[in-house]
Amino acid sequence: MSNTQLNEPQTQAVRHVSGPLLVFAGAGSGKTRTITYRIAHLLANEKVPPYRILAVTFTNKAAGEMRDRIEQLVGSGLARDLWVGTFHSVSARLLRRYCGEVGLNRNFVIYDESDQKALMSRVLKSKNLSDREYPPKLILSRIHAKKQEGLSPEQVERSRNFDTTLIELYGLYQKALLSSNAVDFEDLILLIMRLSEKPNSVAGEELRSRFGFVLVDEFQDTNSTQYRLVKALSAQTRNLCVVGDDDQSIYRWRGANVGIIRGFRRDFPDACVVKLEQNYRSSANIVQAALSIIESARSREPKRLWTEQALGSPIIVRSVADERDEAAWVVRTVRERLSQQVDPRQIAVFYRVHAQSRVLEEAFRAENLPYQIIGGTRFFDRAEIKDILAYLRLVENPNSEADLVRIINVPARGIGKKTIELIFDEATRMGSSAWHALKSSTESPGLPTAARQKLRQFVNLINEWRAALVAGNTPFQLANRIVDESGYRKYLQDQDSAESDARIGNIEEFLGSIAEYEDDTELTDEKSTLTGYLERISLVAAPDAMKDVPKVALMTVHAAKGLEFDTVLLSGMEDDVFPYKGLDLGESDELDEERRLAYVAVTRAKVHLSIFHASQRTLFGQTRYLRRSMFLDDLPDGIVKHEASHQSLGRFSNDKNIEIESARPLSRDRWLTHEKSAASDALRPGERFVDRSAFDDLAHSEPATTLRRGQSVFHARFGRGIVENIESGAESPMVTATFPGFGRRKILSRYLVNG
DNA sequence: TCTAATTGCATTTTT
DNA sequence: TGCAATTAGA
Repeated sequence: MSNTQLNEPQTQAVRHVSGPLLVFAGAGSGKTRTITYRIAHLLANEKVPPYRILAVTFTNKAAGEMRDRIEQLVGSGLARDLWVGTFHSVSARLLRRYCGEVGLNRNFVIYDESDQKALMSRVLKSKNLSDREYPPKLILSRIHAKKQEGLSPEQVERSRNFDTTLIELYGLYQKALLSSNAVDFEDLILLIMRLSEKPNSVAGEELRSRFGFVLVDEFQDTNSTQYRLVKALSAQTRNLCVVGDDDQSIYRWRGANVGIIRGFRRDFPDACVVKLEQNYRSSANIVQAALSIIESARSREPKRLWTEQALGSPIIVRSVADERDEAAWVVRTVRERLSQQVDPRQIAVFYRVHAQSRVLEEAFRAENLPYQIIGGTRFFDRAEIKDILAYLRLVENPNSEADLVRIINVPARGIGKKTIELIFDEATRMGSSAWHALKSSTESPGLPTAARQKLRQFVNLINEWRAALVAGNTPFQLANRIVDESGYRKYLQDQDSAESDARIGNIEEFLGSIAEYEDDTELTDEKSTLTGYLERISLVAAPDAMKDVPKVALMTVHAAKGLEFDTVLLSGMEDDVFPYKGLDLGESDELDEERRLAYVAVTRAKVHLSIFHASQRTLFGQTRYLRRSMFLDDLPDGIVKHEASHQSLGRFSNDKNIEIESARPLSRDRWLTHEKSAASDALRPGERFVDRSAFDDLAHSEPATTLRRGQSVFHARFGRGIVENIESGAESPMVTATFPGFGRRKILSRYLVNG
């Protein structure tokens, strides 16, 4: 393997073999290249067996990219046995192996926020605490903070916002998780960390000696528990390599602690420290802009990004009237870049908060520019998907309380509130799982016969599916049975509304994704198991990232980390928006983090950077006058071109007539996922329009057909109808229309065509 | 049990 | 402003 493609410090990081290594990798400094070359070097030149190397990332995307690129260097044979994954997936994999040590069963399930909330609500009920006084979300966030510090309920000390009740709740919550045979995201790491640190234990020894080399990416984002984990896992050889950039630490609010990367040398005084400071991504002007912003930070590791690239075009700072004016200018700038032959997928629009996206989105739609929104609600967060998933998880692990409480009466099967309460209270009292209490309740004389009957039916239902699972039903077969036999499909069909139609569609899509999983696993190695599938979707966000479609990306700055674009349009650069208000800006740590966020935004741009600030903005229903962001004051005059638009550009059309052309779903994940299914689903005529959104058609896009009252439309099921009313809906405009023979119906406009 | 109405709430969200 | 989540009502 030749290292000629690496610069001096990169080579140093690659060649370093034993002992701790700390790499400060500036934005655009070839970090991924360095990491992958380093691993390739260990494999090929140092002959380290692949299974002895562990590389940890924070996102699945980063893990996937890393594995792919290593594979390109050393071939799939060696790469396959590497341990490459996120903190969570690696921990989950280890925890399946050592679950017995912590009282879990092999088929434990992983609880997401809503599961956690459901469980906490149950805990509160059992303690007769009102969730008004103790909001589950707040309590959980406080508990998670402690878990991220590695503290058990016993270790937590009483403090102002962690009183005795909270400590008790933390303990009860953990107990409830255990009896549910479930873990939350924090547990995955915490439990393995504890095992790895455990002296004189078989598991501990095994874990500490399992890996010869440990590598951590985005090290600035680690929390205390994660740090302790990788320290323990590399304890035997001390070959711990951490790579990160404290200037890009933007997840403090999630427990990330910049102090860890900054203090690494204190913990490992013999660490070799390498700084990658040459930027290969951006023009010199952009690098300068980024530097001038970050250098005002109160505290940071000293380093200086530099580049050999030309100055490039100046940073455009455009002053606009308000958010609509801003959107109009954003769109105009995008058009300009497109006309200069810039690929739309090389253009991105950033904002500080999601709430800013709506106006931008409207402008893109009105102008018929192809765009995609990154982030937002996820497919698997939809209620109907979560319901089916809860059934599946219950089949896998009937002890799961959060799942049981979710679907015991969904669809309604006459199991009333009081019955449910009784069962769960009984479980708490007995210290047993809810499933156990449910089973004994079918015999309980304390319940009316009718109730017992219903409960028994429910138990039988679950048991039948469990038998089917044991008999070898695949996840897909099982899910199909559940959708039908639980009565869920019928329940939705009976509702017969626009929403329920959409839900059925989502479920079909969900079933499709299970089939896809089965095909995937078949192609690779293992057989597809329900455990595997559930773990995968617990730890992988479905539309994990940007689709590689020719569309302009709209996203929060947080979502932009790790990406790069030819052209970046940064919107809402005003004080109180960015840096965000409501932060205690006297707290220099918080302001520093906002500053780093701005640094991340700027360093995403390769060639062209436009920054927008409005003098007036309506956000959360409040209109306010705003000053341009203090961060803009840091930009030196020489690299900036200020543009003020005193007469505003005018507004994009906001006609009450909704254009069918733009009536495609607004919601982010729909947008991301429905292309795939559109072709195969004849029941969705509206989706025919999807093709037209392709960038190729931009130049000659056809005039939009409009939807207005009194107009005739066609629906696949109801046939021809007349539009009576149009309202904006969450997904796409909601149309009320009368269909002869079917009466008045509310339909999402994407299910309609002009007729 | 389902719907409508009301209330309260709103950074960022890798898993 | 826009929504989701709870609550009241039929």
